[in-house]
Amino acid sequence: MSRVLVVDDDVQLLRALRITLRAAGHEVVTAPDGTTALREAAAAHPDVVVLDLGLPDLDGTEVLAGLRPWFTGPVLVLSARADSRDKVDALDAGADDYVTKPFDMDELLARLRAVVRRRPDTPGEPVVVTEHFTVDLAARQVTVDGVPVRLTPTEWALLSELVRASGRLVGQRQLLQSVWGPAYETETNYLRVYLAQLRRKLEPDPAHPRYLHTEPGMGYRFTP
Amino acid sequence: MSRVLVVDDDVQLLRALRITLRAAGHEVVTAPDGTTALREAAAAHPDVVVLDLGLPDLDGTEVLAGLRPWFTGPVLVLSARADSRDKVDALDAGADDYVTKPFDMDELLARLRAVVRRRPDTPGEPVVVTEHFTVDLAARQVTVDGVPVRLTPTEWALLSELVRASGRLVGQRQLLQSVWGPAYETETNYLRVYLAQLRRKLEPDPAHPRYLHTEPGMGYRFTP
DNA sequence: AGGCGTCTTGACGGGTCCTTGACGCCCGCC
DNA sequence: GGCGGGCGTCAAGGACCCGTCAAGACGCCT
Repeated sequence: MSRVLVVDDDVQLLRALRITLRAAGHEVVTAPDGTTALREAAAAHPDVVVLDLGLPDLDGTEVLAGLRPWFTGPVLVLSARADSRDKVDALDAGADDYVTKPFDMDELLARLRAVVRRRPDTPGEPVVVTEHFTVDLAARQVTVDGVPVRLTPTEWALLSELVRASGRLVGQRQLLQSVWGPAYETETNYLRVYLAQLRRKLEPDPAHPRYLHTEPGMGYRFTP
Repeated sequence: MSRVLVVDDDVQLLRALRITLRAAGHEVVTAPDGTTALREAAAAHPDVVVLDLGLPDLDGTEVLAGLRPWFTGPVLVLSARADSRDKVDALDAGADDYVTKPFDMDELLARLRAVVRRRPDTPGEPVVVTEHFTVDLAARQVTVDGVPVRLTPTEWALLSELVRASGRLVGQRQLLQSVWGPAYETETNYLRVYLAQLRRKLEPDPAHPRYLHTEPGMGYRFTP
């Protein structure tokens, strides 16, 4: 699911966290102290850091300060100290959440989920660019030679389905099902009509498609 | 700094929160129960919601569920229940943080800062300028050719939703949900009526919109 | 209570989009 | 060489959606 760097000097807890996080589908990297934590963070490029404040070498806030200038992902702080002053300091130092030991494992996982959830920071590239046109999935806009082109809802549904599978072949049954619904699996007519419309709007030479290819008997393929 | 919607039925606490948040530089909107909370959230467009789970009318998780489909900002949950099961449920329902009562006010503020920090929702300029009119999201003001224009609350909610998504297409369902609430998803009539009003007030030639474009069957798009 | 502005609701005309059928072409197969 | 299936193209009908207008309902302020 995502790569987690766990920083803690308690070997017992580290073991437990590693097992639990693995079971939850995460990739786990561990560090027993602050210096290795900083090194591992730079080397392993984790998506999220779970950081204990009580470390043998460095103070936890120092680790946080060393992390924050370049690490943009969420940091979840663990600490035995329940004083709200400590919480405020850690949160203002850049922590995204603060959990006091002892903690419930399910709660930690939930907080981890919450903190990771709002981080689709690099959700791949939501815009596909070719030599002749661009498709912006997020903005729902297509431009050909820089000028916006209007697509009808069906045209858009079909195109986005193909673009999302960029390079891969999409079976006609799958296309029909996802655009028109399960009851239209056999209406291959629709595909021919709408593929033609898309080609007319997007392809430089609609008669000889360069991007929207037909695989006879199987389906269609968008090649960037 | 940012607009906070505080939902709590405890008048005492509400007062305290309002004062503290104001002092911290926030704009505060309050709601004493779930239904007004949902209405206020749609009307006031808060940047962040502080939500007590113990409400007189609706269950807090219901409010959360009503909020989440369209409200993208952070939600900080307050609760008297410290059971980690409740925390997990709330966090997985879309809450960004969970604070148990009684809580330290400084800690709440710090958690609020942490949770807001993550949201570069309207990065930089909260004012959109076109050749014919300007929209100031923060000041809630629209000027056409330099003269201020009065917008009704609904008109403003609709316009700000479109302007916030500047360039991106906003589905009619999403618009209806965020302006009128989840129960109005099918009332596409409203969109037609209010889009016409906005065009009449903003567009140089309302019959041929230059900024507020219609994408038939899908939604509307504001293009600067 | 009255008046005003705002929101809701309904109806209508015009335009767009989806559906559907027919036709010709190309290819592989008999 | 003839044949059939799959594909591309075109056009027309009808359903759906949008813009527009106006009247009624509602809440708020005076």
